[in-house]
Amino acid sequence: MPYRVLVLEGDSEQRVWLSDWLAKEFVVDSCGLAREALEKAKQGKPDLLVLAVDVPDMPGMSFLAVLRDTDYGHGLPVIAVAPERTEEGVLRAFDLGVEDYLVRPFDPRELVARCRTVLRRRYERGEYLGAPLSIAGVEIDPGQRRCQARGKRVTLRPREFALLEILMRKAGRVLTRPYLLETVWGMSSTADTRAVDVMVSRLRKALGPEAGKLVETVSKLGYCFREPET
Amino acid sequence: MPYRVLVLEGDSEQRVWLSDWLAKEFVVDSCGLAREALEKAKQGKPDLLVLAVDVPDMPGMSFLAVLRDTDYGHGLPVIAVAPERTEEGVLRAFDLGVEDYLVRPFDPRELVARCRTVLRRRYERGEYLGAPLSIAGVEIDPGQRRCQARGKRVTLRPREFALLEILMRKAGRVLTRPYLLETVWGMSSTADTRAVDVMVSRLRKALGPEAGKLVETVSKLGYCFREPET
DNA sequence: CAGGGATGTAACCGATTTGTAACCCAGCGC
DNA sequence: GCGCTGGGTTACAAATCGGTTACATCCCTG
Repeated sequence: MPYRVLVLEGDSEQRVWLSDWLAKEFVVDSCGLAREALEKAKQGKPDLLVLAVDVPDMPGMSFLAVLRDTDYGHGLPVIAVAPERTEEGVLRAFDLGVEDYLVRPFDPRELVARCRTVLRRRYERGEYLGAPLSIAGVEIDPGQRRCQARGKRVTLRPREFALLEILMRKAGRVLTRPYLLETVWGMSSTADTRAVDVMVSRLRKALGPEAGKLVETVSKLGYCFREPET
Repeated sequence: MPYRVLVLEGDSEQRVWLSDWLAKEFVVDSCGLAREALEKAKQGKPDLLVLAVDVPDMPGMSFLAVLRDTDYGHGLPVIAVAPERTEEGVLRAFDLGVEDYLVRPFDPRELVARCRTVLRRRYERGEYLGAPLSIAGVEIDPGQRRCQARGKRVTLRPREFALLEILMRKAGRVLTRPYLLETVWGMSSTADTRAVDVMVSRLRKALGPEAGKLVETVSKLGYCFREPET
């Protein structure tokens, strides 16, 4: 399941160039304005943001500060691309939690490689698992294996919990059964893909009729934790 | 429906040789001048460009830069063929986003194989996970299985979605019924070609009267998602 | 080794999706 | 006008998909 990368870069030529390179390996969406990027970050659920610090409508670093203030931008890893290296800039960037920092001119393959690294570190070593998370009235705290739905305590069995956690961490995205099998059950699992259905059924029941609806079935594809329409 | 490959090669003997080999597997168009190639790339909507870097009227790499500047040239994958390997040339080529790089002399079957690889990677990667796409007010995000037409949410059934996605990805090009059957329904499908008509009908209905019009019937040929006037 | 919880599997059944056939209209050549 | 072809639309039936339950396992713990 390819990762989704969002590119924010004011210069359209550069934007196309970056996007083309990243598209060789990731699913890429791009835009040239900070406010578009906020919108797309919210709508598109990217896994990573590549941010040029010189964007027309807002300084890159201010943008980052704004992004960090939003709930969806909180956990989003960012790689910054700056026109030059300044002590202050680098410091500021790392302060705001960027994962990596590239200075122009750079080898595009290096960018792709760094994206790969950040994504792997973030999502494949399970490092992002563990932080408490709250979406649409459902809260989980993996550290304590606790879950609440609309304020009420819900007890989940281990597999139900792991399933819910993945669904919530990738909220809005459709996760296929094979993907869920691989991530929740582990690659060595021999379980049938129907096992996922059964577990989803149990999870829904445990969450109750209301919160259970958030776990949406996407016909012929898989499942998705979806917030209600706004 | 076979892939369409455009060959740009200055030397006419070489051009014929390349084209003949590629024609065993693809639909090939070829030309010997950069400006012809730009024209053909625009008109013919090829899926892949095989580019000899030594073209009479323009250095291959400059050509590539120009091509990347055009709207139809961004997404077009390119395989470069160079007379010799120079560090600088290779780097420059990859900078401009070529997918692959071959140095003469080479085995023509290798070229065909690489074309196949690039095309597969580019067009046949995961079925439902492509990047978001927005044309003429219709937006789809395969990763989230969402579709909007003129700002309004549209719910599509799996086949309808897959059909719309192909039509949009190849917007402006006429797709035949057999092609759609093969790509959307899958090779093993036994469905009748009329099934496509019915699905198109359902898709149009779902998109609504206005957006539905974008899916055009091309008599005796097939269907086409009309892109905005250029 | 018994008991209990967790979870995979199989079976059943209702819901959804989709192919087919039938009917209709429009365009066209005679 | 008539017959023919191509395509839109609809209704219906078949196939597929997915929810749920019951039951068999497996793995603990005691």
